[in-house]
This record gives sequence, C-alpha cells and structure tokens, in this order.
Amino acid sequence: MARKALRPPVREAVIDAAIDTLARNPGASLSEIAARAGVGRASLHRHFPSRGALVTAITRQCMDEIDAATDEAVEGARTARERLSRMLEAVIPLGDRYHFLAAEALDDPRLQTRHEADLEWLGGLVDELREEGVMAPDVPRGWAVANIDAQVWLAWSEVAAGKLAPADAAGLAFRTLLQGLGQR
Amino acid sequence: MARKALRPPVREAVIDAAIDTLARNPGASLSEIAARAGVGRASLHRHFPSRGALVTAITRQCMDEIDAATDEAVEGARTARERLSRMLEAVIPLGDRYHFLAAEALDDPRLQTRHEADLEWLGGLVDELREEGVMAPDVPRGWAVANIDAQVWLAWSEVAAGKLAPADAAGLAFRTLLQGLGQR
DNA sequence: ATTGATTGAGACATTAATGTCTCATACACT
DNA sequence: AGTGTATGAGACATTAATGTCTCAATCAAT
Repeated sequence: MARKALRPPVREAVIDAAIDTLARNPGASLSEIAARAGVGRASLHRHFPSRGALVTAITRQCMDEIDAATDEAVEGARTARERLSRMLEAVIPLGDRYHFLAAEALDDPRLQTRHEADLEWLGGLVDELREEGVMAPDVPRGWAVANIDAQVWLAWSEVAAGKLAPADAAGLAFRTLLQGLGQR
Repeated sequence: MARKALRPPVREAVIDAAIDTLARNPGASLSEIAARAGVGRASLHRHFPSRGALVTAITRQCMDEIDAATDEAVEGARTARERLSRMLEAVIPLGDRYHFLAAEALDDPRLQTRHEADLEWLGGLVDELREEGVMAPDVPRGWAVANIDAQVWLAWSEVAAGKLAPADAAGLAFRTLLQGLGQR
C-alpha cells in the first residue's frame, strides 16, 4: 500500500516552504519559495503550473488543517461555550499557517465558498451561545462572528511578535471575547 | 498669501487616488493610480519620484489625519474612559484611509517610529483606564493596546462591507472592548 | 546492470511595472 | 498678447517575475 515514492517529497516541501515564505512576505517570488524548499524552480512548476495554482493548493491545505483541528477539538463538547473555548485552543496555534490568507485574495470561487461556510459555522455557534445566555442577543450576529475571527488573528499576531506567551493566547482571547477588557 | 497655484491640484488628486486604490488593492500599479486621479503617469512621477515616495507620502497624510482627529476629539475629555470613547468615534470614520497601512510595509523608519509613538499613546490610555478602574489590571498591557487597534480596524472593515451601519460602529466597538460580547 | 522517471540547473521568451525622457499643448500670470 | 511653467501623451530602457523548454545527472525499481 505504498502511497507514492521514497523520493524527496517535493510537493510537500514546496507547500511547506510556500506557507512559511508567504506568511512572512505575501509578495515573495517563486524563486524564493523554491530555494527555501531546497528544490529547483523548474520542479516547482512541474507540480504547480502557475503561482495561482500553488496559492490555491496551500490555501486548501490550511483550511483542511483548520477544519480538522476544529472538528476534533469541538467533538464531545456539551455546550457552545465549551465549543468556543476548545475551538480557540485548537485554532490559535495554527494561526501562523492561516494568517497569510487574509493578504492573498481568495480568487478561487470554491475556496471562497468554503470560507463563507466556515464563517457560517461560526454564525451557528453564535446562535447557540445566545440561546445559552452566554452571548448578548443585542450584539449583531455578524459583528460577533467578525470579532471571533479577528480575535484568532490577533492572538496569533501577538504570539508571533513575541509579545504574548503561546500558552496564554487562547485563554486571553476567550476572556476578551466574552468579557472584553473591562473591570469585572 | 496665496499658497501655491489655482492649477489642478495634482498632488492632492494623486494622493487621494492612491489612498482609494491601494486600500482596495495594495499591489495596484502606478498607472492605475494615475488613471484614477485623472492625471498622466509622467505627472505622477514628477511629484513622487518613486513608488516608495508616494507610499510614504500617503502614509504620512493618513497618520496626520488620524492624529489630528484624535487630538481634537480627546481635547477636554475628563476621564480616560471618555477619551477612549471619543477616540473611537473620531477615528473609525477615517478607517478607510488608514486600513491599507497594515498591508504596505512601514519601510520608512521615521514613519515606523511615529507608529510606535501612536501605539505608546494607546498604552498610556490603557494605563489611565486601569487607574480609573475601567480596565482590568490583569490583562496584559500589550494585549489591550493590540485589541483597541484591532477593534478600530475591524469596525471599519464591517462598515466598508456594508454589514454594519456607520453610526453604530464606534459604539459597538467601545462596548465590545470594555464588556466583550458576553451577556451582561 | 539496465531501464524509466524525476530532478536540478540553466537558457529562453514573455509579460508587466517602473522610471526617464521628449515634445507639443494648455494654462496662469503679467 | 506674450512668457514661462506644468501638463498629457507616448516612446524608451531597465528590471523582475513568470512560465516553457532542454539536457545531463540522479535515483528507484527491476
């Protein structure tokens, strides 16, 4: 049941390198990415015909990771509040692989649809949080969704900048979401 | 004491067009910007020798606007809480002119320093909010600053996307900052 | 050892953006 | 009206990224 080959896994190496490189600099060239992957630029083009194809591939992979981590983390949680907490704990450590997506335009319509589905999942979570009395009903649903998304992004940025300990990030984001920064 | 000329104000037109265009697409070409400004590409280069010079100029202008609006709004406020509220009311409507700065790298060291100064101003505000008992002291200072910054950015995004009424934006951001999204 | 496929290196054409330059035109000011 | 300056249009050289192609070398499998 050997999957592929024992050769150097060029495709994976390129994807990893692209994620690392583009996260730092969204305008990085393909030469740069190939070099970081330890791969010839021609080989890169053999696996990904165009830059767009590469970007699409890594975007898909990032989304796969995020969705898988979320699904696994949320599994078995009894309340929406707990789902939110677990989701943050699972997703924030992946932030460095998701972050760059904000810069690269979501041009592939399928990925765009998928991203909307992810946001809709968050919307459902917000609905449940309201029903549980955890989240205020007079806060617009879209605002709540956008805030959760933003909090994930922000937590990663602070961790990446070394201003926040990774272990504290998710808890801080959770608290900030539900209670804000105010004096309790 | 006539300042300059009654000629078409090319410089201003280019700056405005650049702000509009780069806000939508950070990688927009100079041709695109010149066209939107209703100006020849050569004239653009007469006023701004290089792309970097143009980006620096508009960045400086945006910062000027933000700082001026903030200073004016904050003037006369008696409490830090009120200063925060007024700052949000003043700055969020300017968000569409500030937003793109996140994408364009702050390469000019002087602008970088200035941005840090702005963040430090926010830090001072956070200190005062703590002293007033408005903001929890166990939330890291840097996290609080980053959240205020992020909330401004987020509010604009939602307004620009048509998902949030401009009149509601600042109030919602203020509430979210201090109380979060939780049930009161 | 032989075969077949994949790779790295590099040459090449194409495309797009950038910055410089020229020149005829239009405007502001006198 | 006359003068000087700024403009728009376009030609031009330069640079960088992209994508295609070829060829010799390498590796896996037989």
